[in-house]
Amino acid sequence: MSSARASTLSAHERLTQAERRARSRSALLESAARGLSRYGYGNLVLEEVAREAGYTRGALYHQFKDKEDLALAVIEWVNENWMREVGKPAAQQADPVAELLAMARGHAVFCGRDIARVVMALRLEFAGQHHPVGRETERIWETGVKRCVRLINAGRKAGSIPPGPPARAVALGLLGALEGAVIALAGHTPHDQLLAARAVAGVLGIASHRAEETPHPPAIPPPTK
Amino acid sequence: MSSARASTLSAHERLTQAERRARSRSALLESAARGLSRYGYGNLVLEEVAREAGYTRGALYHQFKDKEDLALAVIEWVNENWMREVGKPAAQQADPVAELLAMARGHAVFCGRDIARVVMALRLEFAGQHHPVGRETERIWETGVKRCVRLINAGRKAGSIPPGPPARAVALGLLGALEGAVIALAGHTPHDQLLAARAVAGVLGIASHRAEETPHPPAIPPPTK
DNA sequence: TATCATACATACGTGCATGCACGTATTCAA
DNA sequence: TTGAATACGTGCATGCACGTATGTATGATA
Repeated sequence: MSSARASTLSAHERLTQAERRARSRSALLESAARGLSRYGYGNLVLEEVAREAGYTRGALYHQFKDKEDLALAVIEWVNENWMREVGKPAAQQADPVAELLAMARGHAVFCGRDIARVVMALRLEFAGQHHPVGRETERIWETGVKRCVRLINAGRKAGSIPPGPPARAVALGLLGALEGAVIALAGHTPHDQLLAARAVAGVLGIASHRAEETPHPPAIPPPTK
Repeated sequence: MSSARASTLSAHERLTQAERRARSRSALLESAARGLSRYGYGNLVLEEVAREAGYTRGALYHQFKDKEDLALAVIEWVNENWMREVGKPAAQQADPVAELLAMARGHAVFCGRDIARVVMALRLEFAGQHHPVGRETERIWETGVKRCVRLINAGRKAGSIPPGPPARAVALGLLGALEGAVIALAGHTPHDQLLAARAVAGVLGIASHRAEETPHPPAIPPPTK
């Protein structure tokens, strides 16, 4: 009887401990990502995070040391997804300009889900602070800036990007414009892709028609579920 | 003796009540603007706001009903300054494209002071909320969007802006890219002006060389002191 | 089946920021 | 000069959210 009960009950699918833990962790991470994206760190209420994931704060504090630890985990999680879905595909483009434009379009697609403004929101919230969360977002941001600087220098050497302000300033403007445009255009698919590419092309100072070509990224579904 | 004391003492300059009130209010508003720009609404601590202005929370609660009232006053204050220093000068340009580019450059100059990210920060913090502060920032943002839509339509009719996505989508992307670029480039003068103009030109889909011309806005000093 | 470990829920204490009541100092009005 | 009004400082109460301690249920181990 007890064996029959265990096999027929669809509610508890007889999960292993590790599976159970991983499932809870994923649900909490995704909920926290949405929350951070919407409310930022300070306004994020852990009670709501847990509730929206179907748990209580107890589960949350069992998986994460504290609020800060949770936020850091979310940042890492979002960054990994971004790298897989946007960063790596874009890196396969032939020339620097194509890679930067692919980044723009890919970022627009990536931000279609609402877990996107996390970095922007946290970067704004912790700008000039000495908080671990701020340092981590700053580190990720700096990685992106460095990548853009390399691509801009390469493009200028190749002649596909005209000279202009220092590469770092251009890179900052490029990423800032990209994030701002994508956030403002949240939900306005499919125009967000084109307009993000246009903004990037504009900051680079290249002819805008290169942004009009539409090499739709294959929209990789997030494997982390 | 008492008359001599009143004339020589530079500390209390024998202000009238209205002057006293206005001076305190200005100091508190400016301090609150910096705070909102840095920390956002939720993380803003009124004790710090008052202290940085040289007062205590008592003075603050005497001038403003509550935290919300203070934030609304700051938003109105910043918006008025923006209109005077950026919006009106830009409106004197001949064609729509020139006006949009002037807005971009003017906004970059305006954001040189650190009271600039207020709108962006609050818009992010209250996006999708039903909070009075959120509604007010949304209203101001919408005003800017509407203005851009008009200019884009006019430019398209005149042939200076090529056809493309719906004017509203372009306007959203334009303002988003502008704010994002300027925030990311905070402190990188004078390149911020050029890059902001480039981002705007790019989103519009116009030749970027129009952004390179440098009609430096005359840098109006804020008369509200 | 008995025991332990792990996942999760519940209850409590604590710190902090807001808002308000009240006290003090400065200006205006007679 | 004196009393009222206004500008501002100070102390207290409340609420909210975090972190932790404790209790309970489910999966692992023998």
